[in-house]
Amino acid sequence: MVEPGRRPTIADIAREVGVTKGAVSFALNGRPGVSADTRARILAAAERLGWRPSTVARSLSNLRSGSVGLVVTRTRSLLGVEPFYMRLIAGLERALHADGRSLLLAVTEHPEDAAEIYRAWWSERRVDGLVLTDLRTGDPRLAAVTDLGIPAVVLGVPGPLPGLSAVTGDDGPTLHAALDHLAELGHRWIARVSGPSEFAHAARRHAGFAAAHRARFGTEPLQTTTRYVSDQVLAATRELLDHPEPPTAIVYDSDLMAVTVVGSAAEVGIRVPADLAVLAWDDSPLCELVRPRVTAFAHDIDADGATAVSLLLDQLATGTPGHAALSPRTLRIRESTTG
Amino acid sequence: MVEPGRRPTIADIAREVGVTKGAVSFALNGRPGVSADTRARILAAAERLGWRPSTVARSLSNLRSGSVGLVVTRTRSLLGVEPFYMRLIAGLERALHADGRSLLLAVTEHPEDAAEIYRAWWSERRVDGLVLTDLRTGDPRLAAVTDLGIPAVVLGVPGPLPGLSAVTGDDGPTLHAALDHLAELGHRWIARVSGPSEFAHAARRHAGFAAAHRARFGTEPLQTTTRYVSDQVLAATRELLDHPEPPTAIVYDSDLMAVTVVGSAAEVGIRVPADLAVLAWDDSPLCELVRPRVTAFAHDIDADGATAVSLLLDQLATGTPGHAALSPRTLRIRESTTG
DNA sequence: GACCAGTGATATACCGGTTTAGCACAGCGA
DNA sequence: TCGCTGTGCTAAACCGGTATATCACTGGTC
Repeated sequence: MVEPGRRPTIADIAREVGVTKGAVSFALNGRPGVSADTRARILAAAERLGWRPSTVARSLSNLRSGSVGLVVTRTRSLLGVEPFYMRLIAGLERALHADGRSLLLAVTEHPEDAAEIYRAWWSERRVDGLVLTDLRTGDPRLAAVTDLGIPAVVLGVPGPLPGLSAVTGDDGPTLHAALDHLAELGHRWIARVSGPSEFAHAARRHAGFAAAHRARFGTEPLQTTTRYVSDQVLAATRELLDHPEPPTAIVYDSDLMAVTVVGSAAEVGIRVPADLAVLAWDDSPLCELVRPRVTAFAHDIDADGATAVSLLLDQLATGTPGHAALSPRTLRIRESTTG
Repeated sequence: MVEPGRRPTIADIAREVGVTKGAVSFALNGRPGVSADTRARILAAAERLGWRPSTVARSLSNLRSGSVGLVVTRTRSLLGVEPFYMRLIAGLERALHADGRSLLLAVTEHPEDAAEIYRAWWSERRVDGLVLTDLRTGDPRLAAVTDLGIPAVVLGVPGPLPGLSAVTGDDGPTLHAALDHLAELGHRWIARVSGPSEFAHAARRHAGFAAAHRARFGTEPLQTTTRYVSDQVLAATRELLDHPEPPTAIVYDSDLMAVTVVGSAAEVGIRVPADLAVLAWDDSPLCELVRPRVTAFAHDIDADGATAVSLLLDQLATGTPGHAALSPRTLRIRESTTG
């Protein structure tokens, strides 16, 4: 019998059944080397004692932790509004849980701290792999991960990266679709408010948007860059509207930006969409919270999270990184463009 | 020398310095049993080799995992808007990180699943303790945690619970402050829209609000219960306003509810606050996103998270649960009540 | 009857730490 | 000189699994 309070180990099972730990391990892991009869008795004993494997012990002998790490690198204030991360976390966790793994989470403000956490997690053997997102230009995390050889998957990059798995996506079609939608509504002079240029995706979209606008309308569009903070977004918008030839529509780099502008449009004396059509890059419930509701490009974060996890697990199993595509973005047309 | 790619272990350090693993362990953990000189040489070697303790190995011999678990029990759709959880996670993680621990996270829809995850985590020795929040009435998680004797801290309960640490808070003062604020503005007939009654705090506030309203105005207030979903919140609001004597103000159980109502007030033909003053229980950036901005009771989620963590760590160290108070709620007056 | 292959188990090492028992030796007092 | 105590270290067990080498035994083949 196992004394109460202590949790049963395979040694307890072995004693119960009258075999060795090795035999128990084989039986519980469903591998050959034990007779069907013994296997059944071992499984029964495990069941009866309420045995569960100690992940810690298993990890030590596997040299694998069973966890995947995510460091959310955002200011605390932004985390309070930006729905993206919570949804990504939920998506990742769901996929990991299905594989019996778990998600280790940290929150920092700076990418340098994130790189430091990666180093610590890796050398302390807390994680088997990492999920990276929101890459900055010259992101120190990338160097840390490749230097240490940590298996990792990067979410939302334009193309493959050496040694890393990646969920890639091309912003081109989305940018064209945005301009198509606005052109159909009669817009010919469309500006863009970009997130901080330190974000790699913001920089990419800058070039992509200019190209798409040139192709569609033959002109070089106005673009401005701002932090995600409310007053800066408003200032950036005002700056664009104060232009001698103000744009009739603005594409914002995030749902939060667009929602902020729509929320305070009346105060600034802008009517949306009469004076200004507003379109958001990411969709979220926020877009349905304000009036007019915000037209946005939705994508399936759950699916992207699941894709990332499956690539990472493949890489952990095979040793070679893989690639897959981000879920396509679909335009959710709402009143901030159509009235 | 350590072969490249392999991460150094205390055995490597021991070999370098010419002592045994035991001596290295003593030196690195700053305990007596090694001379100052040997200790210095060991620390230098550890530094030089870039040694970091394997948390897995340490856990196995400690029988402690170094992680604390949180299961977020909310529907996926709600996680996309409700800012509370992301802020709580950030707060908990910050406090845990400061103690060298980490946060293990899972996401489920039902409390029963959460209880099952607790069981699994505990028997697999993945966590040392748990953080519980958003207790339901008759919550199966409570039974699971106490049955298994898992150290845990509960966030947001009215009073101590046997065997568990708790961060407690009394809604009374907040409810009175809400009514005071509205009474000052001339309101005498105030209703409340409650979150689902399965949530223990919703049920408590129901009774508390009725008592406060009776004490303040001598009348029994209208109260209705709804899910957090947008159309149901609107329906609940409409129901209250269709009352023969419609209330002039409504207190909503969450920021999301209040923001939803303010967002779509115009469509329903309500002017806020002229026809209806709106007050939200929780504050969040959402309240500043819509117009008019929503008056709300703010509390310091970061601080509450830190309190919870410190209680839990104390309990892990001493074996006895502790108690502390939630951070006080402060009224953030905005235009949804004052115009 | 000797040889061989396959089966089903045991014994044991191992993962990387922590911890305990024990040992060699120095310093000190009587 | 003997005994005693404390210091500084070694050796080895241990945590709970996994993995490998080995062995006894059975049955089939030539």
